[in-house]
Amino acid sequence: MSEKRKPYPFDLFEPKWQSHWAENKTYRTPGPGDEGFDATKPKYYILDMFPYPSGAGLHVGHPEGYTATDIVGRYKRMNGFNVLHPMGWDAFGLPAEQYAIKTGTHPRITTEANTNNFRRQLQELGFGYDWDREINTTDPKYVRWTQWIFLQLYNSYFCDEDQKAKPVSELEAKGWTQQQIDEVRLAFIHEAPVNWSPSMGTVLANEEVQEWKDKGETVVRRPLRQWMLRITKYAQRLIDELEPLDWPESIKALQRNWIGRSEGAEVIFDVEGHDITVFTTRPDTLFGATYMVLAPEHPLVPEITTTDQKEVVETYVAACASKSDMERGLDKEKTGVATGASAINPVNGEKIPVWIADYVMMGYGSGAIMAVPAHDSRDFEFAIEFGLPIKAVVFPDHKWLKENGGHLEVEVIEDGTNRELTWTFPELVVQAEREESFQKQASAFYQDQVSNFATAYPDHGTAINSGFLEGLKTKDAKKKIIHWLGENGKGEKKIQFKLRDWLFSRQRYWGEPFPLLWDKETGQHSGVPESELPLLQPEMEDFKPTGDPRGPLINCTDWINYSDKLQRETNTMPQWAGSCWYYLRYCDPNNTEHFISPDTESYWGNDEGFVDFYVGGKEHAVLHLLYSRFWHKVLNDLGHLKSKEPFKKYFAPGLIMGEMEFAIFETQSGEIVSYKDLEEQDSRTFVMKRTGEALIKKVVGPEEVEKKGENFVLISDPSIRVRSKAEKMSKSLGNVVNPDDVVERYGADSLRLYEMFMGPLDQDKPWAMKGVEGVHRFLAKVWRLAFSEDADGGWISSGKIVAGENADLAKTTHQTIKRVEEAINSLRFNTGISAMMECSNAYTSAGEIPRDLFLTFLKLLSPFAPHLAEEINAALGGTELVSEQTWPELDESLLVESEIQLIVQVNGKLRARIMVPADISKEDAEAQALADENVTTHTDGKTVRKVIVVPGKLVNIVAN
RNA sequence: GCCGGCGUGGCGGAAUUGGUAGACGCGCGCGAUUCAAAAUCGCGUUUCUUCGGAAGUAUGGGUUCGAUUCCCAUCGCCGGUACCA
Repeated sequence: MSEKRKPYPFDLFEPKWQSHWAENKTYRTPGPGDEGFDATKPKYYILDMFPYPSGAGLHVGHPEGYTATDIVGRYKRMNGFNVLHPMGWDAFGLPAEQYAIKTGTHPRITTEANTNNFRRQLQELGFGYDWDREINTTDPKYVRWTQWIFLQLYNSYFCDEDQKAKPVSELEAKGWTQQQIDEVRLAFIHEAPVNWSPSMGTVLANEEVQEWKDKGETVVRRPLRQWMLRITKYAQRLIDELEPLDWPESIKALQRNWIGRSEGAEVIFDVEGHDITVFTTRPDTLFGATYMVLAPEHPLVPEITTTDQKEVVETYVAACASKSDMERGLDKEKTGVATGASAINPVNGEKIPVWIADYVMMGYGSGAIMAVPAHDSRDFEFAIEFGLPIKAVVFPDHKWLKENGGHLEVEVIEDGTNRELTWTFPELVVQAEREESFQKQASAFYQDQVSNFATAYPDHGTAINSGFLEGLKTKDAKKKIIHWLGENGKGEKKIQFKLRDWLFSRQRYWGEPFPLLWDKETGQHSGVPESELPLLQPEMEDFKPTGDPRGPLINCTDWINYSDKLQRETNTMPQWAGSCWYYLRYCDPNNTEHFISPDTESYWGNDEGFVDFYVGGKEHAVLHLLYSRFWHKVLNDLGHLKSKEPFKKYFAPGLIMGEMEFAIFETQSGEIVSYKDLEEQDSRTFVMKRTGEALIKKVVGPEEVEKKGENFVLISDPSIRVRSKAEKMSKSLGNVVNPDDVVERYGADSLRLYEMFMGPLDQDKPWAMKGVEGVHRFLAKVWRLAFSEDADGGWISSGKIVAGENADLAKTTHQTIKRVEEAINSLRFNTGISAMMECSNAYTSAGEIPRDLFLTFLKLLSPFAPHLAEEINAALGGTELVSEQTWPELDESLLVESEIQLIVQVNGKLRARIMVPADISKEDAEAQALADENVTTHTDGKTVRKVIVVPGKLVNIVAN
């Protein structure tokens, strides 16, 4: 193959510099206690989410965030910071084990091969990582501390009074029994319905179910004894302490949403002699509770069910048990059966029927609700379905009534058929506007006539039909009823969270074994001595799921039998365990005494949040980022860490989508039409919007574009899309871009620069190979400023870099310093690259470039395209690496203009641009503007009413 | 449904205390160079236009001398989440 000549020899110098940096440990960052550590420098800890080293290798999505942090890291380094910028491997995980099951290759072997490939790929992109700090979650030296941290959790409980974790030894000292202590540990055994995957032979966290189902695995509900972590105790703190962090608001919202805090009340109902507690966010609607619903799994269901209903209830419960939460969610049709029991509404003594229905979940609140069909859409639907009474107790607010024109649509059910009625009550609306105390009339009006709304009215309003709450606004009614409940021992204020405890055990081989022992006689569990850590998996050849919910390790009899009396726990930890704390270990990766030493912790961490800047995908917004925060807080509570939060600042890069494809069409009649002129009928047929002429669609790849279709010709005009929507990159769509290919064709600098130039970092954006060529051309232009081609095709000095000065170029260069700095500081790298492009265009036009300015420019370029910057710098006689030089200082005086352009508007429309001295007075500016020819043509015959002068910017003349 | 985000040329996107809309790049057109092509360089490129201008940042209003930017409403797209009581 005749290799096309490269526009600049990146293929030669990029590997050269990579080796140079590696051999000289250019990016090594000494920490406290290390040789060469300079404690006087400020520090900056910038972190990428470490990858799972999959067999597929690096995806173009990886270098997006990694380049961003690399640029910021290099910039900080050049500004005198000790920059900690490490990389490592989140190397436990299911794919390696699934692969082992299939092929018999030990996961350790697969993992090592994959890690080596990832490391090579990252090094070929020129990232300035300190590879001496590389960590791997599967490394026994790392596993040791993951297990150690687990033991901290195991040996702690959450003190509600102080809202923090404390050692269980404090409880022992108080004389608590082992059993009592086990009930409060942060790591505890719990038997509950879990997501069991028969195809993988393991349980999954709620958060993981969808991901694996999408990958084709099966997941069912099944009760099992599992290790859980008591993250729910931290729910409030996880919300509160999120607030001051410098995270994108959207990510904070995602976490808050996930934790799902609701304020309300618990109300106790008497059901056939049993107290049943319900949680409600609307205790003010208690008078409107017309029935009660229990989750089918509610423990009291068998006890309260009447003999008449026993059979239907049992059938229904059994049917629900076979369905997963997911299936229940998908089934929107309301189902349920009556238990035959009734509950007594504590507020008015009314007897209401008790039903069971799968729209009530056992996992949230108490698994029981009071149903207020008039004001809750789900209860409403259920009541309609089963003909239960609906009683309105909240009168809609004024706004709602007004917006509905004084009409309130209601629906009455008679003989099982629905009939729509509309009642008007203009007099009520008028009254509502005039008087505060219209509620009485409303109440009187509704008492007899309104039994059913057309829909539930779930918003706030005024209490009606509500005894002592009558006439109160919802907010006040809530307060009053909560007070009443408390006084009467019928309930209290309650804050409820959606967050569930974290299911922490997995039935896998390739994970950290739990460092726990079980007493074979008593069944009591205990931790292994710390001195025995790390506790590694035994060597095994067969990892197949056995169907035994205790996991594959159960087959290793030698390993599980710790002693005559004690047996090992056979579960392993989920992949999250290692990633929960890895950011700490980078600070002190080889410490054998501590997971992180207090010295390194103090130096590299911040009190407000340990890591200065964390960058990684928002798909981890509610999993990894929440789990890490939880572990960090526990370690902080127990005195092992000073900071309360792991990540002070966090940023999530957008997704890189697949490339879009383009074509325009020529119809049989010879007309050229674009995709926009076409309407898609189905996946194969287009219709011309204008004429209705049908075309058969053919999705084309770039090479096919010029081939003829059946009914039309495709012409290569990339301006019109065929694959008009950006889609996620995926194997099945065949739109995956391999970074290795891009590096091969355009070089690492081009890939880095392109990913930063694509658009705002946090936005999803489609890949475009033409765009890579664009930045590649820019880099080639920079190269040709310094080098020319000789007759033999070799590169020689261009002679354009000269001694001397050039005021215009100095100004341009310093403007570029400013713009690049601003771009890096605000993470808007695309604008910084634009600035450098403009600067290099100015250099090209000038022909000759003063050496000092060009060297300055190289410094600006170096965080983005470090190889090219080093190569040119060295060629120009630079003895010091650009990476190790200091960032250029901005000379503001060069930016000052003596003459500026003023914009002159007449009635807000641009009419003239005039050059004036920069320090022109307002009066002079006004006079000059009014005198301008282009202005007078628009002001002639009009009276100038007003003139606005914005110094240095514009003059706006208002005339009519 | 609820929560969050986003709507600017043929395309990716600039314009962050309200002040020149379309920087930079892609694509496209024309020209230079070349036997020719590639590469490179130069010029042009929002739309309409009676060549004077006019319109224009999803749509409709509002505030302002002036709005892509602020406010209200509507429409559309994307992400998260969902019988969470």
